[in-house]
Amino acid sequence: MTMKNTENSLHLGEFLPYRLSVLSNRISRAIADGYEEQFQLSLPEWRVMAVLGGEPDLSAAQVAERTAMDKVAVSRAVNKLLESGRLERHFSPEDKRRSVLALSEEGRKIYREVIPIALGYESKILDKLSEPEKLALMSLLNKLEDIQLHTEDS
Amino acid sequence: MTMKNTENSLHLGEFLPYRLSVLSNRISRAIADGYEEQFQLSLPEWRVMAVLGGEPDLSAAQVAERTAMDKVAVSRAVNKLLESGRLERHFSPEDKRRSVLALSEEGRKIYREVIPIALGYESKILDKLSEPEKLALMSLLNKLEDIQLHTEDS
DNA sequence: CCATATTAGTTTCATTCGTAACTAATTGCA
DNA sequence: TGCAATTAGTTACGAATGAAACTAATATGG
Repeated sequence: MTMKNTENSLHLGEFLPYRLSVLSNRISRAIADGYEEQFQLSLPEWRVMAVLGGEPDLSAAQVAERTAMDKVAVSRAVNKLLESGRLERHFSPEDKRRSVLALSEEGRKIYREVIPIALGYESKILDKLSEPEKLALMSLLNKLEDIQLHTEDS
Repeated sequence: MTMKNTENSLHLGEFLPYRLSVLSNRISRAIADGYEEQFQLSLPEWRVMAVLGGEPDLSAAQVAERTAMDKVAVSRAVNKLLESGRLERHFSPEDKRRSVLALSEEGRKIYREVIPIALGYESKILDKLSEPEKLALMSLLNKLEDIQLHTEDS
């Protein structure tokens, strides 16, 4: 009666954060394998390209926002993409600090080639789910993304 | 009539693999913040401890299996844990290559302290979900974990 | 038995990554 | 104006990571 069933141990394989991490790494790795070698493109570089392909003329800070990367990672990815000629950078005339980034012709070409690879993997996953399951997944993701883990008390 | 609605761009924010990655990183980071500084414990070290706390006397290779870490990462984490006196290592008498790892008394003490922190974060998440949503989440994870992204044809 | 192959785990090295410090441009307000 | 505070982006540096080479122990097969 007084026994608590709080088992004082943790089975990693059932631990939600761990499962998410393993799953997400596995998927990212699989997708990256699909373009890294073929296009000499790292994951952060692809993220930058993915954003600019859909919405050109963003600043580095805006790219960072939209990709959830930090500004250093963006800076590095942008510089590599400039070197490889996949990106063009101008600076805003109103504010000479702010960059204005867009894919070059070459960058757009690669973008168009990689998109189907990335979306293909997503489909490979989503196709295994029924329609109600897909809805449930989207709804769960929306909910999980909203959760505040740090109760800011400021 | 002949128009395909295959939009030839990708909105990262709606792209499943990307969402999973952002979500998972955010959660792992939040949890790690809860113990890293306080216990001077890195995420890989904690993963090793978490496994050995529930199932002692594993070899490094077995730890690698159960944590989905690679053997180099395990080796490094094990060595740090040995240095900090949280782990004890013996070698199997039958096979002197194979290590036999277990938490030390000190290690078990920390394990017991960190467990509630880790589980606390998990609860913080799961408590936001209704009972049916939790079931849906578990079922979706089971399904997603089963998906073969690489159709091995060997 | 001995030579070779395999396995457990470690070390090395080159790359990646994150934090903090920094530079340059702009803003704000005294 | 003019000087401190803020903002955009870069650089520097130490720690984390991954792939490949390496060491030591064991298994295998002629």
